[in-house]
Amino acid sequence: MTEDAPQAGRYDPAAVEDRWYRFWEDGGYFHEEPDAPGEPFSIVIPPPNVTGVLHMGHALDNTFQDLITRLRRMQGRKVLWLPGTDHAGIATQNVVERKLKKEGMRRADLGRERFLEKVWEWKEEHGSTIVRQLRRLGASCDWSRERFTMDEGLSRAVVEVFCRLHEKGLIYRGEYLVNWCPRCATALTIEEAIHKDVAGAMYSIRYPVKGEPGRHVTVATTRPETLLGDTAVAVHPEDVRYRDLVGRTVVLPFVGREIPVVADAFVDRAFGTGCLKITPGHDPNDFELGQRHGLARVNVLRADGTINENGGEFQGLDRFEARERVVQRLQEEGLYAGRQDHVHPVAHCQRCGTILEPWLSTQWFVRMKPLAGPAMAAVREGRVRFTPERWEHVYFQWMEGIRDWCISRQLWWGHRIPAWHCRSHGCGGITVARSTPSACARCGGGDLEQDPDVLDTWFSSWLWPFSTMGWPGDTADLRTFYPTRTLVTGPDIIFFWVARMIMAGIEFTGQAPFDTVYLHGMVKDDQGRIMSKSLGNGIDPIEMIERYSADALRFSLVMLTAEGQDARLAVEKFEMGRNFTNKLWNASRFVLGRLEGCPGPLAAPRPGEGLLEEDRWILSRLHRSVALVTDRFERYRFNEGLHLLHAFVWHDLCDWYIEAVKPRLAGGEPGQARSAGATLAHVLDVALRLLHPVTPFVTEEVWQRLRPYTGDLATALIVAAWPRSDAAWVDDALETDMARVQELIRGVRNVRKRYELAPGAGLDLVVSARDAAVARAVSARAGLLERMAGLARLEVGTGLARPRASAAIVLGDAAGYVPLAGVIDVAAERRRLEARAGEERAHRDRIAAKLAEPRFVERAPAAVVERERAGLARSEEALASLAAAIEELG
RNA sequence: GGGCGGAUAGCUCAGCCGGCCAGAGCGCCUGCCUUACAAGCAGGAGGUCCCGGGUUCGAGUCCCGGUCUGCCCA
Repeated sequence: MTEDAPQAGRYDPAAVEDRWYRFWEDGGYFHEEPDAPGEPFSIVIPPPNVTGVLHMGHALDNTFQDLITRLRRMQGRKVLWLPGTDHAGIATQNVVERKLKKEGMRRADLGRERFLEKVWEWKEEHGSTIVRQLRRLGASCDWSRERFTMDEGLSRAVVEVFCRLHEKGLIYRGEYLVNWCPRCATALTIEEAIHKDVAGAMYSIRYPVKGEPGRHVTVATTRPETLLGDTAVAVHPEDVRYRDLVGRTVVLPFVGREIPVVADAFVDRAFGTGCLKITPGHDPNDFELGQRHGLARVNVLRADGTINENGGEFQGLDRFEARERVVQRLQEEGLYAGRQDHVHPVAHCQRCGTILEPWLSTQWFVRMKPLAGPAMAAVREGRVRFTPERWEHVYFQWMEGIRDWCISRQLWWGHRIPAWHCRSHGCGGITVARSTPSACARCGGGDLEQDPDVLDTWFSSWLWPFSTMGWPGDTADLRTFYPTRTLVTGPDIIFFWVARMIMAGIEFTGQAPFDTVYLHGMVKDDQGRIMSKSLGNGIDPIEMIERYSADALRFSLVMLTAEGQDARLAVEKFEMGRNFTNKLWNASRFVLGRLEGCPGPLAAPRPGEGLLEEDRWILSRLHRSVALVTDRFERYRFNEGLHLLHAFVWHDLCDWYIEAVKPRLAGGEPGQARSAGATLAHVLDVALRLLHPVTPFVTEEVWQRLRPYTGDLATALIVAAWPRSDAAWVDDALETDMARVQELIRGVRNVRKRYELAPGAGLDLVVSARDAAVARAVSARAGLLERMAGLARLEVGTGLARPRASAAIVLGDAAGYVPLAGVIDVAAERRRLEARAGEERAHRDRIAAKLAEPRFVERAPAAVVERERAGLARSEEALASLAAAIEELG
């Protein structure tokens, strides 16, 4: 490798990542035609907001999607990962409005059309930020199919769906209490209302009873200002304290309205005074109670949160000013009965954090119950599976209590509701149509005006898996790639998105839109708090890419996130990925350096073709890893799979195999050098394939350099074949033999360290094996043992005596002795051996006790009993060796 | 109030169907710039698997009851 980074030995990702991404994208590797061969495998991206910038949650979500996508592509599937963005009604409108504000304008100044032009301009200019950032992450999306929820095609799907639901009678319009954001000036769904505990107060207020001067009822409320809209006071029907009041009237302060006292079992007698003020226009419970009792609804707020004309002397005040002012005036009137501190949940706007108001207004709704039934059945019957499974409960719980969906938003940016109001006098007809109607459906009049509202952004997102593929048209993409297979997202949008997509998929296409929902954890900071802009505790993934590389970011995220568990991150965590990619880079440099000048492609190693023990060992480890890693990845246990890969590459390959073959490559016998080279090339090639879904860039870079030696016909790793595990290579006995030698090497190194002998000092080692087979297995690896343990002399046999004044390495079926005449500290060595013997005895006794228990031998599976017996034998031998060693110390 | 997670080494966390003396990364201690890699190599220390019961031949793992902690829903 000649063009290494300035500092040899350091991987320089910046030079590599952009280049390979362009290569893949320009080379069409992310794109598949519907009629291409192979079984389809498709994923749709959870579309990020156009206003968005990539945060760590996106990085995690898209890393998993890319991992799955690349895995399936290598497995020969016809893969589509469909990307795109979401128009994000409120968020985007807010962004553009803020920009206008800086220019001294409001959207009303521009008018609807010009404002929308501005939003589109903004979108064209800034909307691609996150899309560019996804490329930097390495996302192998098919950008030629990129979609936006406001595209013409998707908009057609939205209109079609609205009309179909309307035709089925599932859409209605009416006056209801909605969650209203006074700042955004729009209705929201209950899911967009975030409940947070707020330190407030419980105020007690006296209402004079009509016709009984001096008598009052006392009500308690956290919101005194709403008394302006009270239309009743309620008590529990069995509450003896107030029985005589039911049916009487009380007089509302300030407004003077006379309101009835009603009896309703909803009232909690034990709470407060047991008298409840009823404000059907401003409280959801009161709204329902009002319906039961036929109470009037009085709205006292304007859309901006100030008191309206129904508020009498308080008209024009902001709702919070009005609260203080009402309390003050109650005191003056002698109707105030005190306050107590009270912490209670208050709904806030998901987008802007403003405290929401339950507010009476006319909105459009979708009846959800009829859609929920089949969607629940799909999950119940296993046609859609959640991973981890526990989220199914959350899904069912929400679906069972599903409420009608308020889909209208008082915004300009979004899909305009395809409904037209008749302006003919007295008609009031509403015409819902796929295209602008020429006549009112009720009166035939031609004076129509389209409803000013737009649809909830999720009303387009819930169609995403099929609207992006051309629905309602009948397209090749739809026929090939729908339904998709796996949906990867966070559990926070099960309600908003996942459940609604399942409902829409079944309702409009007859099929659930995916068969698996993989829900990963949420990204937290090092103190376990969700990363958020307001806390300022976010870690910018792009910054991590710049500092450590996209591969490092991806590697660390996958490594740290167990299935469905939240990930606690800190900047230093990404060093893990950086270190690993660097290790892989350096191992590759070594391999490529040794292959240099090697003629032609090297055939992959075949059994029996001049392979040495160590070659067969690494191949056994390799094939074992292929099977395990494939299994873990396919079962969404990504971190387990990656841990296995990490251990294989770092420990088996780098620490042992590469070290083992160095002398062969450095100038050994040519045939042996060649077999070592071929094995190295093959093992590295397979490891790169396995790692590619996680760290696509560094693996592609190395693989391309390795290709001349492996002779692979694929043009790029991204489309190279996923490895297959061949069980014929997996050899347990061989691995056991190797493990024994590794133990001996570690043992000798440990002796060297304990006696502070020079690293280079050659030591003698006598290995006394249990039997001839074990002795042969050690002898077969004598070279490795001598070199890696730094031995001057090695003697292997059975029943060999322990040399005088030597340190002992006690294994189950062999013992190693390192003579240390003149160096050994007999007392220290005895202490060490006795401690070791103590542990070994405890272990032996545990097993012996178990085996002495007849019920264990009877009831435990034979394999377990057998394992215990073998363990006992090993332990007994070790104890005997230890006893002998101690004895011989004198 | 209901539901769901989590509690295992100094830190962050793995540990699937119960079965070999409980693991990883980071950090810590010791020694090494050994020609792929100091972002590294080699050796090492470090654990009441939250507590209390139970089931089982056998429990970090299953069941019951607590404690602490986080999230979702009302």
